[in-house]
Amino acid sequence: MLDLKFIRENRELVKGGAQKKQVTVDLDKILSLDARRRQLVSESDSLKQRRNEASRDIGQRMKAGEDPAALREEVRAVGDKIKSYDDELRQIDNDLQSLLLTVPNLPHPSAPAGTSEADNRFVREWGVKPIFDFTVRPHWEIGEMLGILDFQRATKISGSNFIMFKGMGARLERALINFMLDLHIDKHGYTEIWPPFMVNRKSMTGTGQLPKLEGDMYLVEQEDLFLNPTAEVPVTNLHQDEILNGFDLPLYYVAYTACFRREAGSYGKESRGLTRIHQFDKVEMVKFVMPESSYEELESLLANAEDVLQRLEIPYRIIELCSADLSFAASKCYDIEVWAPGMNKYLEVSSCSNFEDFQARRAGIRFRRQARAKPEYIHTLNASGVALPRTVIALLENFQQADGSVLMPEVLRPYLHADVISPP
RNA sequence: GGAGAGAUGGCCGAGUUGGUUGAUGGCGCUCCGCUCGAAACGGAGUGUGUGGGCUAAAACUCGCACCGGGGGUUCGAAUCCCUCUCUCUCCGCCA
Repeated sequence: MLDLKFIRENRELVKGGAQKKQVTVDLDKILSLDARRRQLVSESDSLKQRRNEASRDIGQRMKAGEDPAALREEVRAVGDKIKSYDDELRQIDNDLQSLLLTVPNLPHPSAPAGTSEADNRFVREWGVKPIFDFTVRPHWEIGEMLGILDFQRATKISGSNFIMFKGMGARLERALINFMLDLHIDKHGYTEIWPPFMVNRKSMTGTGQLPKLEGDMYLVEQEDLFLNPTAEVPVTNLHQDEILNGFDLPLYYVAYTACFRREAGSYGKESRGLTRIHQFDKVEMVKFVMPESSYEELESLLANAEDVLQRLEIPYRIIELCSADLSFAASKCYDIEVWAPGMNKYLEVSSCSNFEDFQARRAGIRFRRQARAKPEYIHTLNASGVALPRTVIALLENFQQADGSVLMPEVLRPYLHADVISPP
């Protein structure tokens, strides 16, 4: 959420920012509601002042044995007036709040301008794409040949676009989760969190999934709880409505969670295999930092995510999202995409974003620099470190051998108790 | 799921026959004094949000609101009523 005062004073900037993100917002409505709101607050407050003074007066006179009936009548009329102001005020506050929740964060000036995905900027790549002297297979064929993926049974149990790992596949999933968590905890200084997998509406609004993306999420109606779409939600909201101590910053958290997304309307070729599924595993990093250091922190966050792939020896590239491709809440975002030779394409496994104070303002996350200093909004960042299914795709497709087996990278072998996954 | 108790400032904890209570007190924290220094002791200060004034911006200043959230009664509510959420205790159920 943007600061209302900021919108008032930077109307054109906010308008331009929304345009760059290709989001339409009704700034005129917001500003006129804001003007009316301030007028009402001012009028209501001065009436309340009068009422407070008069009530005190009444109290004193009653103590003195008088019956100030006339004054009481007069104040009653003032009270009625206050009520009508406050009723309107309440309505305006509600409207204003809902409108404010639809204003996107401004893209950072360094984010490339653009109108579509095609305008994203290539940043760098790492690793060497493998060359094969046999016919390359996509991961769904490899996985079924190895007996580690069972799409049909997953569909039977739950429905389309659910997956099931079996045997070494399940162990690989577990190994990856542990490897990533251990790396971020031991080498990158993150604190592990194991959060709830269901989150309430307030938390979903705090990080910006609501109100815009409600249709993409699973809602348990009976409880009005959402299935966690990404650990970003529970972990960022961990400090919801708190004032943190500046001396404790920055805070680095890492969490594994299963993630649930409806992915409505995305069935078909694009979602074959493990590419796009309703339930997937992900290790997520979240940072709470001082405003002045958030762009530095974004780079190190990106490096932490890259480290996962480098240690797994998976070739990848980094893309910086153009304004139109930036998410609603982000100021700046890098995507990391792994190379999937069996599918002959790159697949996104991580988005590293700086939200500046956008989520902090929605979720009420502040900090104090000094003991007595005024609270300021913190900056939040997050990055997948990284999403599992597409990492599995990359492992299976990049490291496949002619005989159908898949060689595992060194770092996973202790977790797997094996060097290679072979057909049964 | 059933019965009961509770939710007050960073923390603990007063205050419910409605009336200068933003709220006694203690702890913590900040500053000053004492000290070679520290402890102890003495003194002062210490919430957030919001609207206006002043300002380059602050500081400052005048209001308003906030005692879990929302609504109501009243001239006036932390105190009374309704409702929601959460916590605790007991019973039931259960991995």
